[in-house]
Amino acid sequence: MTPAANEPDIRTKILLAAKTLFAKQGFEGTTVRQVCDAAGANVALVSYHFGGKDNLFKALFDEFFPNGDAVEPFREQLRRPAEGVATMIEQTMRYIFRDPDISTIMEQEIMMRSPRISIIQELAFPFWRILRDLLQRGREEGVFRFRCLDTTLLMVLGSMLFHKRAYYFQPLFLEGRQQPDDVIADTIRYVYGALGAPIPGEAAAR
Amino acid sequence: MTPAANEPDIRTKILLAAKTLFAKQGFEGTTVRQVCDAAGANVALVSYHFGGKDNLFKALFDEFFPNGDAVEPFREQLRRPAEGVATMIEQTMRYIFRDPDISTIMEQEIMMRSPRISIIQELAFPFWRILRDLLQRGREEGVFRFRCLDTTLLMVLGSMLFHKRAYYFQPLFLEGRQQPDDVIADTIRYVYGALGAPIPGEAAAR
DNA sequence: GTCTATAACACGATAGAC
DNA sequence: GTCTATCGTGTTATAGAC
Repeated sequence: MTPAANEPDIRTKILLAAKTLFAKQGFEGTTVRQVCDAAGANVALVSYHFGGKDNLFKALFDEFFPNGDAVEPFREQLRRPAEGVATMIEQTMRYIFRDPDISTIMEQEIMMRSPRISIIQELAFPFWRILRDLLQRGREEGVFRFRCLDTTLLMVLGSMLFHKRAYYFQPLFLEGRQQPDDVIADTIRYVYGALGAPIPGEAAAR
Repeated sequence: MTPAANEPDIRTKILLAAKTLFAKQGFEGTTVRQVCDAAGANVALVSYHFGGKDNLFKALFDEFFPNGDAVEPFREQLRRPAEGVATMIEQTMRYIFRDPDISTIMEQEIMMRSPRISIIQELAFPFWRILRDLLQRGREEGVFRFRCLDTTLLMVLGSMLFHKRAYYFQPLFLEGRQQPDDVIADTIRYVYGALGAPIPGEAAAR
């Protein structure tokens, strides 16, 4: 009650603090106390509002992970493989640049083979299934060239998701920090080159 | 004393158990007790032989991570970018397929932003520096085509290292399990396509 | 809804016997 | 070198007061 101006309620504050801290330290590396301290909440409130640390994790994804109709505005481009793959790369990377924490947590949980991956698979697979089908149809239509669909799907995902490790490879870099738009453009070029396809909106039509 | 036949000594047994368990559950997700149970050793021996859990981690890499002269047999190929990048991809992936645990642990630590990454950087960077320099020289010599060296290095690494997540994406796969040699060949084709370079030992010369 | 206080347990490390 | 027993700390979860 009396929701003080724009102040989010304590439940939301806990979720936001958990998002930040899990991304920074991992789920297991973060204690309920740390989350509550950061949220300015009492330790007992995680149990009260979510029913324990594990359910807090679940609630985090229910709250912040984009649902299926995030791709609705791009329905048209996603019908044709030649544009669709570029659209998937662009929109996915834009989402990650905009709010990196959720995808960081997902990658951590995957690498840790955590018991929580099924939660993640259920939410993420609908998107990757779109990408997979675009690759497959693109090959059938002669737009893309590759031998193995599964291996290629992994490499395309690797090409676009490995940027999360930039902080680690930093000491190896020779150029300055890159702008998100440039990284996205470079990624689309890279992947389309790898698939043996012309870059959409270039050369041919202009 | 009396090193019973081919039985490794207890120190080595602890290291091997740690390698397996850290890869499966992460460093923080694995307890010293679990490691010692798996090694058939007493809990106190980690402190005695290594001086604590953190030093066990360090010892693990001193013992199992390949040192600089692992690339010595390939000195000749590594002089020319057009062959060198393929050699780096092939040898790195062969190592990972042969003994995946160490590289799994490395990727986990990187994703977790653990305080142990400096140990890993020190060991891994010499290899990635070779790859980076090959990409740079390849571009100068007109063999490779790309805009940003740093972004490209990340994408090449992503293309070859993302396979570790195959278990997670399994439910999305349409084809059966791929042979390591096929995956390596596909990766080299993919990367060379992305770099706008002809695949080494194909078309032109045959 | 929110708090304090505490239960119940697991962790890494080690002292000291053998 | 290897063991047992234990210390000190930190964890999640919750009972019960407000």
